[in-house]
Amino acid sequence: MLQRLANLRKSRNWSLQETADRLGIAKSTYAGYESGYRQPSLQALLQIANLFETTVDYILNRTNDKQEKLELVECLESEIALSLDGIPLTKEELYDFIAFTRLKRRIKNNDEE
Amino acid sequence: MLQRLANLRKSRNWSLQETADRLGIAKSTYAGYESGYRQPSLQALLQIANLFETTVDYILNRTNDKQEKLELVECLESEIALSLDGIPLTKEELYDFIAFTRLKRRIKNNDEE
DNA sequence: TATAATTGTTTGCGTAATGCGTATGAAAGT
DNA sequence: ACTTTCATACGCATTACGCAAACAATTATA
Repeated sequence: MLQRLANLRKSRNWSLQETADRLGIAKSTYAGYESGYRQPSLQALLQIANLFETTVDYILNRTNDKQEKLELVECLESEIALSLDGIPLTKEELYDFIAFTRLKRRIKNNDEE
Repeated sequence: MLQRLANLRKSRNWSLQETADRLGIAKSTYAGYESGYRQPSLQALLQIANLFETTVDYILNRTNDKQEKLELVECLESEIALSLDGIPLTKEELYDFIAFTRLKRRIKNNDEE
């Protein structure tokens, strides 16, 4: 399940020791992840994704997309600044769009059934 | 960490029991995930993401800590990726949003004059 | 070549966390 | 009032995590 870890690490020319040090865990612990002997805790998994600057889904082999995406729901909850035509996007504008797109997606899914 | 689970479930009008049944686990087990009392195994996590048709990153509330300002027009032109509910935002969805918001802003400006 | 240093692999063990059944409480339906 | 559904909490057996340490394998340095 975590076969991609070895590639992510080797592409950075890091040893198991160095990777473990960067994660703040024991070498044998991280080695266990790569070998499939053990599974990381969710906390460790998040730190690994941060370290390799990719998504958890990519690490778990759930997608081929390495790119991290900016989640709009997150933008609503926090103060991440989006702008359109140089004008800051209000929460209301974003909220309307989220509702709008969710509705559109639901309709699309229904049509396909 | 798994605060989004309750919303994902409730937006589908599922009970804890029904969700647990769909996942093939005990109700108390799934309830433990939502309450934060327990953490799912990676296998369970993947099944949950599949059930709710979203990403593991979204379920884990993983935030990319880029605090930079993002211009939506640039998102259209480049490959800066947005997502909604853990599902990648298509260019078409983003384009509709831009047109929609521009129109709304124009109407609002006219009203204020 | 010999030797040290670095890297990768595996094991044993103490501890912590999981997952289930079950019990309890709350809310809703008949 | 009574039953049914729903949500939450607890006890406990089992699993498996994370670490240190030992071991093997590769590379570096003299």
